[in-house]
Amino acid sequence: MDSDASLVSSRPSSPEPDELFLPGRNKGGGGGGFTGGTVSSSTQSDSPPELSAELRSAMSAAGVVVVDKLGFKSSSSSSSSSSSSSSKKDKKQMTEPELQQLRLKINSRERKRMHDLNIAMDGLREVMPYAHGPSVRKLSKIATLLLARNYILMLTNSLEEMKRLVSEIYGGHHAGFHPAACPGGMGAHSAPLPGHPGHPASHPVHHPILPPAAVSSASLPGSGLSAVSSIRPPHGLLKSPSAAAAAAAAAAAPLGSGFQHWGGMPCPCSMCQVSAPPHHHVSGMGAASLPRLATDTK
DNA sequence: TAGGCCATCTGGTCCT
DNA sequence: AGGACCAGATGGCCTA
Repeated sequence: MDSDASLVSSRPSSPEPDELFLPGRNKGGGGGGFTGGTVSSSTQSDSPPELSAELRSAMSAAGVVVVDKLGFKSSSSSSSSSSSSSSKKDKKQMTEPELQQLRLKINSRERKRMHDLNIAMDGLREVMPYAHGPSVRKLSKIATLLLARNYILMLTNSLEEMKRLVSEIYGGHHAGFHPAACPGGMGAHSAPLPGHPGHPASHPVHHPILPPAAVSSASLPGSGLSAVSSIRPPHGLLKSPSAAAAAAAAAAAPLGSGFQHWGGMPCPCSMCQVSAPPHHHVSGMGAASLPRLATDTK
């Protein structure tokens, strides 16, 4: 909650347009095929490059790595202009350099947008329970999203389980159990989440670690994920066996050893027996306190 | 070499 | 009108 949003919005690394075109741009990202923005974009191979030397120099001055063609479709699109918006009419009237400047501006915005999106994705990866390490390939975007989703589901189930246990421990005299030691206000809403499958009244003891098959499948219509894969990302989405093992392990036991206390039984450990803001379990799942998974090949 | 993943470009659409 | 968002296309890099 802390950083992501602000991180994204105020991210200093949000590349300035100038930087964006600098060759040495650190891509960091795995693939990062973009080596220096030269982007020999054959995408626009439609039209031959006809940048004037003047334009090139202007673009270079703007920090732009002048690519062969950027003029291209400005003409084609304008000529096609089936949906002739006013802006397009304006574009018709724009000179080629102006069009190119506009195109560069739009491209820059799009790059920045995607860059911010990737930053957010990295932030998500950071808090995901899988082995982070130099030798462990980071999760792909799709794997990150799937794992995050399942992780949230599992945490939700765990929370429900915990609340149920707490209510059992404290007897029926106060179903609402709302200890002062519950900073997170976890007891604030004693009722289960709306529509949550883990309703205390109906749900059997579902192991928070094991795939909550019925739960997840019931609550995730159309997910297309099997019971197991509802917890872990499909192996096919993992980039390497090590990453797959790490992520699978993370998904299977994302909470570390401590979380195994939750096999549906009261936890005997001192931490849990203290009237116990279970909160420490939950909050302890953050990336910071998450134990590096055993597979942390470091 | 094929397939997966990614970054980028681009045009279209929607929103403010 | 300008910006954000989205999806398609394309090419590069990496791994099995």
